[in-house]
Amino acid sequence: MESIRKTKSVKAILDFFHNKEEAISAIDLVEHFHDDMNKTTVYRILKRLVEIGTLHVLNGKDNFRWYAMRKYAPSFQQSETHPHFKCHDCGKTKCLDQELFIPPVPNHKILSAELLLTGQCEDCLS
Amino acid sequence: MESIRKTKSVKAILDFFHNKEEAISAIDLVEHFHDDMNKTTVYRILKRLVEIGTLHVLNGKDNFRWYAMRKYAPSFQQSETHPHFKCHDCGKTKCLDQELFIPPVPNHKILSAELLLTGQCEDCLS
DNA sequence: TTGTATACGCTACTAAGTTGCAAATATAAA
DNA sequence: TTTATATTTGCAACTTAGTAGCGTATACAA
Repeated sequence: MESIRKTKSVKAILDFFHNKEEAISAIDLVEHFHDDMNKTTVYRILKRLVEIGTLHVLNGKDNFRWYAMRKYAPSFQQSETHPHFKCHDCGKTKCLDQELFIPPVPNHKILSAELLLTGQCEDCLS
Repeated sequence: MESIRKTKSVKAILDFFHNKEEAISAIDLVEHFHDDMNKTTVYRILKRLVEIGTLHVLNGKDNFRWYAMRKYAPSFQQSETHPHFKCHDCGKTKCLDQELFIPPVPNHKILSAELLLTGQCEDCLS
């Protein structure tokens, strides 16, 4: 597992993700760091953080890429298959803790799974 | 449920989807019908066919939109939750028949689910 | 302190998907 | 069948997420 340089920009992005459960879209990050770094830099840092396993990507229904902290070490391959939940009301996308039950498919070899749930999160259920 | 006009272009696209199990990306359709209709027309017809429930959309890992025939009547809401399978080798994306088991999430109301599996399909497993 | 591989900003580019509008056509009514 | 009109189409221009090239800056190891 190669590493990346801890530049000011990398630290800023990591800090932004720190302790955040929810996923953040690349666009939102570009917007958020508009005054601090170039959008090309944001995209490149995200790409690197995914490569070294710090973040993972998911494709939202909006067809944008969303990024979130990996909760488990990258060696735990099953963490690739945890479900994501997007709330209709507040718009937040979170990574859910629970493991995903993958239904076996006859004559198919399943290598990865991505589950995107939508609905209402606990904060918006009241 | 409103209906749409059966124009030459609509018929051509429906004919192309007919009896196809696999999903087709908008780009592929634009390419395929390059000589027959404008790309704007392709996108608009796809949008209409989704609206009336003939097709459904899924977002691939490539971040493109993929379209496939609905196997069940649109009133069967559970057909929204059937899994899709994309083969690493041949690149085809298919809709799987089996229903999806959605793990209950405490304090969350789940309204829809989208599961994308990747791996090797039966044709490429040999 | 210094050398260099890595990372950065900037600008220009690519390409998926959309929009506005005038012309064409499917379909329902006469 | 003809006519009226709401729907659909083609075209061209636009929007915007994400990428590429390249010269400069900087993290980090020697």
